[in-house]
Amino acid sequence: MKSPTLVNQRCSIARSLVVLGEKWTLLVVRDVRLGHTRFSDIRSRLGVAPDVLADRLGKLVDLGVLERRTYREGGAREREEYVLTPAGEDLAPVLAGLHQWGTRHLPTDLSPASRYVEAATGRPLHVAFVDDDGRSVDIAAVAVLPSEAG
Amino acid sequence: MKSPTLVNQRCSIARSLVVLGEKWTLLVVRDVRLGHTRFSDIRSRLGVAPDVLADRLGKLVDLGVLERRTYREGGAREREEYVLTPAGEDLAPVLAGLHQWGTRHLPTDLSPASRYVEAATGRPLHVAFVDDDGRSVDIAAVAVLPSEAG
DNA sequence: ACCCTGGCTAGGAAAAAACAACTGAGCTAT
DNA sequence: ATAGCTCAGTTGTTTTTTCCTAGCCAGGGT
Repeated sequence: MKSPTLVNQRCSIARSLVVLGEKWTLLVVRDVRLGHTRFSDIRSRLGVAPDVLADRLGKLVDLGVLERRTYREGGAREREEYVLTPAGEDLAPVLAGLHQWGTRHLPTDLSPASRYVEAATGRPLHVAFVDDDGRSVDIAAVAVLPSEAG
Repeated sequence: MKSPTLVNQRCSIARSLVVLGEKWTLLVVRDVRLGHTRFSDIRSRLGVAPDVLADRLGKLVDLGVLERRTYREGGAREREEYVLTPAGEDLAPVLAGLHQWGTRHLPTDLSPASRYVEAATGRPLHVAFVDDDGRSVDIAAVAVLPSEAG
């Protein structure tokens, strides 16, 4: 937990990070987004301890980011899987933002693991600020305004 | 540290989170972005332990997100302050993405602490996927393609 | 010379994560 | 039927990280 004092802070970045900022959490969301929906699949991909993974999945379900679903494939027994809710899908810009930043500023010898494209056309996409007309705005032109005390 | 095994992973989200994913780190960047550039200022705002803050600031400087700068105001002695580098400015979409997600999905009784606007016009901005022509694309139309093994 | 303030460092306690072993349910092969 | 296998965790212990309090040091000011 980030700190009890942050839970009900006015800053929504702080509120988001209370859960999303815990170790492994965003990587779990990334894996589910890539279609790795089962406990042992995520566990073996990340190398995370099972108790920690159980904790994170539980918190993500409580938070409404993931939904736990039982499924049965072939004649096998029931299994659990975790799928993104709409709130989980809404994390895509955050993940893509981290992806974009890491690609630019943390170079590596390895080739990139994935890239974001428009599904219909395959055209590359990136994350940016846009105005209400859907036109992108340069980062240098962005300001953060503190609101009045409420 | 997230885990030594993640440091050189192909996934740039994982690489970004090795440093940015540590507790307090993104909140420190947020504060610096808001103009809180001095050690004790950040410390008192966040309530973070001084050894942890010194560690995070040092890592952010090593990473090239912050730059440490000495300044002198009035007749006072030299002080240190931390300012964003261009790489730090590039984190704006990540922070704004967390802000946007928290505002939407973690409602609170408190009024929002801040909002993102276009500096010149004051028009509200949000974070979204855009194509190379600078036009926003709906989240539902975004796909993540795994690259070929490299 | 002594005090104050800002930017840390040091030491021990508490919390979190890692590691490892085990449970339990249900299918499957002997 | 029972013994084994896989998945999805739980339980218990060790190690790492963070938290909390205290204090250090440098450079002015008084």
